[in-house]
Amino acid sequence: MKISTKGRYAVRLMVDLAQNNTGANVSLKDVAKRQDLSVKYLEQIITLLTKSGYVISTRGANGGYRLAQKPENYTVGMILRLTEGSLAPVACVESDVNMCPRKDDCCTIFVWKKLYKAICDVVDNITIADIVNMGADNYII
Amino acid sequence: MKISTKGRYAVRLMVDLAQNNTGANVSLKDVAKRQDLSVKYLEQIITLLTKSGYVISTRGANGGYRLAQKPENYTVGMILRLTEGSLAPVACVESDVNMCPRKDDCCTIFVWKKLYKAICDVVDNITIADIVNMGADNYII
DNA sequence: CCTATATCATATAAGATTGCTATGAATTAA
DNA sequence: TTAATTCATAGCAATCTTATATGATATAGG
Repeated sequence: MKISTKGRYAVRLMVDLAQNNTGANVSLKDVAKRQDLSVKYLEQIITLLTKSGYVISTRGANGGYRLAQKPENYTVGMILRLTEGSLAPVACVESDVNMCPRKDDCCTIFVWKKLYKAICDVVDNITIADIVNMGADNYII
Repeated sequence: MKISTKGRYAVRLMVDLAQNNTGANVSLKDVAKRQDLSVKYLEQIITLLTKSGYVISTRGANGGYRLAQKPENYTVGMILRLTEGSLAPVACVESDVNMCPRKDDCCTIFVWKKLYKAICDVVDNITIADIVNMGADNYII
């Protein structure tokens, strides 16, 4: 039940792009320095974000990245699904693709469905803008 | 964000013991047959449950397992924490053991804390008895 | 005492995933 | 032309997952 570094770094990456948006491109080198992460690993992660159109890239000198849309348009859920894959705690609670033969008389599936819903309710209702606006010491749980 | 087979089988195992409690011992062979799982794998899983005192074992012929307490005393959370380890989606949201150096000015930690709380709220409020009482076709999400 | 039936204790292992690092090509501003 | 970037792949050690395998130990019943 862990979120991998890939997913977590992707969120931090998006937040960093939002925080450092001055209209100019933001280079991964700068992000990596600020976030204390490897440029090379971030390159792999941002590839997913650019290919999905969440981030716009510009090559060459003075190149870099920008958010394609406003921070409030990106939920944590969108980013995690992209990087982590499905957020379902077990495969059988989603598409019929991974249809389990025991599904019909499985008495535990409602547990996983409820868990899945709870997870989605959280990540689909927090945006990058929420994170940016949330100061480090005044958050409420 | 997946729950492994170990955790899922552990829950099914506990439910099976609850459902088939006649006062007599329940052998893993029977559980394995009903749940369509390997006896050997179940042995490993139930070891965790017996060592924690959730299940009482009896060796030898006519031996087997019984729940130590009533099904309503076991939550899904208890079982998953035992088999999966911590349910925290990221290490930094729990004990100070895995203290992250960025923790104090980390603006994403509230996301993971909220997610962690949501997960716990679900798994700590469903008991084995709830699962047993929940028919396969009349559950409500 | 013998045997069948259980649990208990370890060891092994293939395959997948994680969390990176490495190499180098392609693009572009200055 | 050069320096700064992104882009595209490959590689790899470590760990985790999901079991299977072997055999020891305990016990009820005959």
